[in-house]
Amino acid sequence: MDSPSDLFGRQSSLISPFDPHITPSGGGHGAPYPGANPSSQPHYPLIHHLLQPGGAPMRSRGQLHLDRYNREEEGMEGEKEEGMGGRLVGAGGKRLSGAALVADWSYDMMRVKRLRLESLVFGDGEIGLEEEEEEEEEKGRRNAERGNREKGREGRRRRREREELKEQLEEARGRLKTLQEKVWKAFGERSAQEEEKRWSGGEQEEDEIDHLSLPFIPSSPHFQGIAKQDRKAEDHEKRSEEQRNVNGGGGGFLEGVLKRAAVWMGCGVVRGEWERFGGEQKFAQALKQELGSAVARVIDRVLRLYTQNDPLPPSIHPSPGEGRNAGGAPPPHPHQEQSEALPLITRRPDNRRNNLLPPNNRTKNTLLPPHPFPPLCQPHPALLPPSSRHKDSSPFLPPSSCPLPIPLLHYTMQQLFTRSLSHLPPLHKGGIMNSDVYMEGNPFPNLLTSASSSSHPSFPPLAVMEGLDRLDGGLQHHHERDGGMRGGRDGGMDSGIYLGLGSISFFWRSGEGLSPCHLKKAKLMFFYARYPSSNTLKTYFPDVKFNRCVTSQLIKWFSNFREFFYIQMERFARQAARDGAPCLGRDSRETPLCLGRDTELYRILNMHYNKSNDYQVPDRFVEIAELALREFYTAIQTGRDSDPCWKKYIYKIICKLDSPVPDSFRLPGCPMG
DNA sequence: TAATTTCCTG
DNA sequence: CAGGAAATTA
Repeated sequence: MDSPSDLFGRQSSLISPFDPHITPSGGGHGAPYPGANPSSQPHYPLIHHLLQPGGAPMRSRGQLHLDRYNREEEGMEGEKEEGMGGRLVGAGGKRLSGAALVADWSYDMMRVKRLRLESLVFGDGEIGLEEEEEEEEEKGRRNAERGNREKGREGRRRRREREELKEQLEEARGRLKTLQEKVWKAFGERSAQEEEKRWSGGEQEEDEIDHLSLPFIPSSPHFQGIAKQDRKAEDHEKRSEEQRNVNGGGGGFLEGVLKRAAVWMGCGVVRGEWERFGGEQKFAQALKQELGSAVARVIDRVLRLYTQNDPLPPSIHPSPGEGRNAGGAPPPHPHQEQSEALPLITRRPDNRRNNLLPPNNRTKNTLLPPHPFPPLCQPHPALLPPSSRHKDSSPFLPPSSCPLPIPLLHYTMQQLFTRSLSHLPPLHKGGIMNSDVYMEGNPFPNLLTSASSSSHPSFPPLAVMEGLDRLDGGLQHHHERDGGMRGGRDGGMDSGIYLGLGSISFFWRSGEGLSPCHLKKAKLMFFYARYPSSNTLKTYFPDVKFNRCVTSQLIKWFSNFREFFYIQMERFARQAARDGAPCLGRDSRETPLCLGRDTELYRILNMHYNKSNDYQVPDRFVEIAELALREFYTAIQTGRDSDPCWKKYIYKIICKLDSPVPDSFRLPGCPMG
């Protein structure tokens, strides 16, 4: 069973750029650069789901895929001559639809993969042939000397295999290139025209980013440009979508995905960066973003279906950062009390890092082994808390290479879900659906139950579950844990749903408690306060209904944070003392044990407390960490660590250094959105 | 005594 | 990160 974390982990490893010439780098135990190994296979994470001929999202286009697939089975040779994009133009010289083009793209991606596989299989087969030949030859000259000649032959054979593989790779690359050109021809021109047209039309809604559709837009100019275009396309689609029947269902959804995916592809090519920045990767990102938004739309549609007598207000499409918007005050929400009383209890394994990108201009630490920095993804500036909206909020962020962080996407979807479901009519226990069957296996526990089924439409689980994968073990486990944790509470609050859509999984549950979002917030709070009192915590988690259990859990979190913090400090202090290199940073000869932001220790801390790296680590925290490090170091050097309670002295110092937590943390939800 | 913190374990 | 035990604090 794939746990959600597995899925995320795998995804991250799947976003490797399809660049056979990628320079090997990093590759520590965490394998932060999945594509670093030149021999590793390229993967296509979400794309792959889409691209499978039978893959769920593409199912409606399965015909097209199957057609191509069969043709491929019939003869590869003709295919080769025809060229990759040969059929991008239809019979009448007419351009194929976006869907067809995307299908072509997917098909070609499959071809590339197949080529690789076949090359491997073929290579094996050839080895077998060669071996047979060798046997025959050997019969004729049993007594002849073999040693050196065989060695030479072996070498030649391997060279030949290598060359063939290389050729096939080149061929695949060429096909990709051809396809990219075709894509450009098909969409780049159109996109450029549309762009021109729209701009001449005087559209100025540049800042009105639809965060629902574009959960996170890296703030680099490159991505902003793409986002802008995508927004425009989306606006257009929205307009036409409104004219269509809302209940159109999956067809519209798929069209939307394909259409915007095409626009994204066009965007990349318009800027001539398709190849320069790794078109496949960008395409993967585009698709992922599209999937996110499309899924959100589908969810909204489904919900609209079941809440027709409780129509969703326009605010159903808020930005993920709602509540921490520019005004700072959470916008009034019709169901504010409800959504606050029913925060997310999404329990997700936390090992969801996606170290995908090598840092830019990463400086080597002389003392410590080179490690990549954590994932460097900036959410849209609007999503950043005021304190992190600096222009250099991500000092080592490569401008144009920022994959969509899966966890962030996940969070976005969670929040969308919470908002959407908060508009559902209240459903209570004891209704027609109240059975252990649903409680056990159905991912829609009590939410599906309704005491007042006559007044509210019951929430048909199967309908919603259609096309949605049920989440497996991991979340179920947490569900049970949560249930245990909430023993003695009002049963009515213990409701929630699990949802999974492909590899994007959701778990939503209403009820008071701490969610991963709260955990994230707590971690960020740790940057300011290492020893927050329970009262402090209560003021900074207004959306949490505190009771003894929740309070102790939150306190326990901070205890764990401290533990981790001090363990790292001690570890690095000991290492520095042992290695006699009291400089953790570069240029720190004059300032021993300087904790620069380019050090491994900083990276570890940042990774732990700011995993998605979307928050600017306060300088004060770095200073305090540095201080703690020095304290540990001197204690170790002076032998004070032989005292059993030597750490307490340090703890006392550190606990006095808490600084006030920014007001942005007083708002409910994650400070990042 | 309750709340909090640390230490240890899984 | 959670749970539990022990130590510490108010």
